[in-house]
Amino acid sequence: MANSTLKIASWNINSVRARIDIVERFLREEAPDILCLQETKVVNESFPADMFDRLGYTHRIVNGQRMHHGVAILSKLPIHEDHSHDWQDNGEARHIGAMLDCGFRLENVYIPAGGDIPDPALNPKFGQKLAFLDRMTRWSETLKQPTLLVGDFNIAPLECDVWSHKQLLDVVSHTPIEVETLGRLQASHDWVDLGRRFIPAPERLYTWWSYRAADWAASDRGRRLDHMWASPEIARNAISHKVHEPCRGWLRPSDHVPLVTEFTL
DNA sequence: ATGGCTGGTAGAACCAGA
Repeated sequence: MANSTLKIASWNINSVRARIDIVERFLREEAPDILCLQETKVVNESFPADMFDRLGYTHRIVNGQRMHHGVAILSKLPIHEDHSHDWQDNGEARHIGAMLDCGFRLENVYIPAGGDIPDPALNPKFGQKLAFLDRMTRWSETLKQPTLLVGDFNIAPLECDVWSHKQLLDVVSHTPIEVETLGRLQASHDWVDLGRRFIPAPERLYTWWSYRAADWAASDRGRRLDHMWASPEIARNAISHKVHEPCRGWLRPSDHVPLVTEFTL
């Protein structure tokens, strides 16, 4: 259909059940056509579907597990051919993908955080994070369909993606090895970083603030961990992109905020 | 002052997040 638009949101919600009320508020205020969630922390049988049904998000695919991780796509529009990759090869629920009627694929991913120590020899989780990215790169370099890749990447690649480049160089999420590994993934499909397409470096842009700050907004020690990457042919159709920073200040917030991109079709 | 908190699950002097 000519001149129609498609609005897609992505949010690491840190438990969809604990935050069902602010998810509803976000959907009512922003009204995306599709919402991708990460860290749903719920098994599929217990996914809180009622609110999404009430608001018209009647199409959904969920890939959850007990306690941790978990991803979901909630949609007002039909979604098809759902599938999940296990890029860590350990059974964790960190990806779900779908085909949209407009002709492109939507891939929703929760890349591992990687633990505390940025050394695979001392910290297996860090090695698993790098291996996850390498497997994604193998997948990405053979991609043929136009694709939108969204989610919590758990890496802040640019200096202006963190509150202090110098102080975070040895902190997992901003180490040179992670940035290089993520760079290979980005190069493997010429992925367009929509965040930086619309808010170019060196402007400050964060999507996550620690719960531990006494005043997250005053200290503003944020990181840009969440991303939306588009195939070049899809990126050309992106007309707006927002990071919903005020959501960090809502009652009982997630430590991440939602990203929203609007496309013309 | 980058863990100062948070959620899930158990019922913990826990685990994981990033």
